[in-house]
Amino acid sequence: MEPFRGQPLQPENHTKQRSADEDAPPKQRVQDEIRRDIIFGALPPGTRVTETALATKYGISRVPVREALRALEAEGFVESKPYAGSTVSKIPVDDAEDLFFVREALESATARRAAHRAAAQFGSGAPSVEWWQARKVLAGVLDEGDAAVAQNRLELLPELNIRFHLGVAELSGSASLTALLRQIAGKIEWLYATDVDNRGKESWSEHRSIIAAIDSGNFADAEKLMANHVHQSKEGYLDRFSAEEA
Amino acid sequence: MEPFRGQPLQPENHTKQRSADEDAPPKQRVQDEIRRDIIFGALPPGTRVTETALATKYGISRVPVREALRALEAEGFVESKPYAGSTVSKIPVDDAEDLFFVREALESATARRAAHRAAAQFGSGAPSVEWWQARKVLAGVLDEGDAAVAQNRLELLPELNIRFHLGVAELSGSASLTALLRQIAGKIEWLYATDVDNRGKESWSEHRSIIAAIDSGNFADAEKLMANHVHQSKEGYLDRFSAEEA
DNA sequence: TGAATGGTGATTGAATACAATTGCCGTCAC
DNA sequence: GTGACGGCAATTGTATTCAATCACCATTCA
Repeated sequence: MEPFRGQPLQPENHTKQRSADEDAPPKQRVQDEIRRDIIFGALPPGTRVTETALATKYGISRVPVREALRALEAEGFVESKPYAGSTVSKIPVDDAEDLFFVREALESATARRAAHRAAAQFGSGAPSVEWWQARKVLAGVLDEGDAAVAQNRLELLPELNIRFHLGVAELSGSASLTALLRQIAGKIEWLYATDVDNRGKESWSEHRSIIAAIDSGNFADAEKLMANHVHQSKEGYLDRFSAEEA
Repeated sequence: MEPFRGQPLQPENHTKQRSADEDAPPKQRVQDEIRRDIIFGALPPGTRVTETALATKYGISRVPVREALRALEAEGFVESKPYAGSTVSKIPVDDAEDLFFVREALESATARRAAHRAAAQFGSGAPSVEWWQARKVLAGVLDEGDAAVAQNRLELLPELNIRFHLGVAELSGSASLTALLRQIAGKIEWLYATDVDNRGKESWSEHRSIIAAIDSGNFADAEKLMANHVHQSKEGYLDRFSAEEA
């Protein structure tokens, strides 16, 4: 359910943000690790993943491994058959177009709502605590991403990208939209990781303008900018993929 | 992951379609049972569900119960905190509007795609086996639903409704859309169950025209009809809910 | 009197042990 | 030579047991 541990509400410990989370619960640890391996290609699609192998690899029992695999199955990263084991899912290039379509619809609505909510926050006296916290986290993500771009560490962008978009969802205040976006966030990151060298920098630069529109309560612009942002990602990905075919 | 057992590919055994699935794997059994209890109100939101209680209730061990709870958590029916247990989620009336919004976007695209695919099936010689099977299942669902309406057994409609819409998704041939729709299908059914007495009959009658548009390959109509269908559901639900408030 | 603190029961998290199912491989009959 | 049948190994599904954590409540001290 929760793709990313770390404390999004306490932005003070930015240093060890993503260094394997030594002390996290075993189940969460293996789940994150396996997902990471899948997203970044260490576990190619079709790979057979057995519980015992993972259990011995991480030095834990099979039970937490099972739960991790089940969670990953719900996220769409692995597929399981009863008594037959689990395999890494086929990378969703075939229905990437669908994924982007849904994402465009989801995120446009999210951005619009976030802008509305931002206007309401500032309109009626002081902003709520939760809104302010979410906004603060988002600011941190933006800074981190800019730093990553400046240092040319593009491998950090996939996760930051997800955190940005989930942050906007938080800002929208809609639990439903956040949950749905979180559902497809994993696969988005999967696609993004294969395309980050191509459009990563340009894509990231668009984020600030989206936030600016949201902050100013300009919901029409926010919706439009977000739609365009996702649309560009889609085009870029599809172009790259069809080019790769040839 | 798979909310509905039963053999959707073998429409011959319609009789015991949903009579608790005696011989199903325990995990699946409790998962379906708990979800059902939540949807139909036997387990009201906020209810605390402990693993031991469920284990003794169903006469099995805690492990399958755990997995069932985790799966239901992924579906959004229960919420869990580490070492603190699980509780039934608040019924998503607050973000019902979001849910319907996303659903409208998803299902419009699904219907459009299904119509496109139907035209392609008939255009190029014989339809594929899988398409034909999916279409056949859908026909069965439509008949079952009509029978349920005729016999005034409206309690059967929530599940049939989900099976109809998932059937259309299957017809669209997009695994991505199907998976996403399946994700929100549970909550949709949850809402639907509270509104079935109000709009169940009328809603069901609209299904045939949608299928007709899909069959004839009229993708514009299919999309429009589906969008309208979902929109009507939304309006009906929101009206009823706001009326209930007063 | 109020708040901090320690203990205790309940509940989940994880590990180990056992049962059930599957797929494969060798063998054998035809 | 080819097909089917039977046994075996590998793997998952389930049960049982133990450890870690948390919430609640009584107690105690300022």
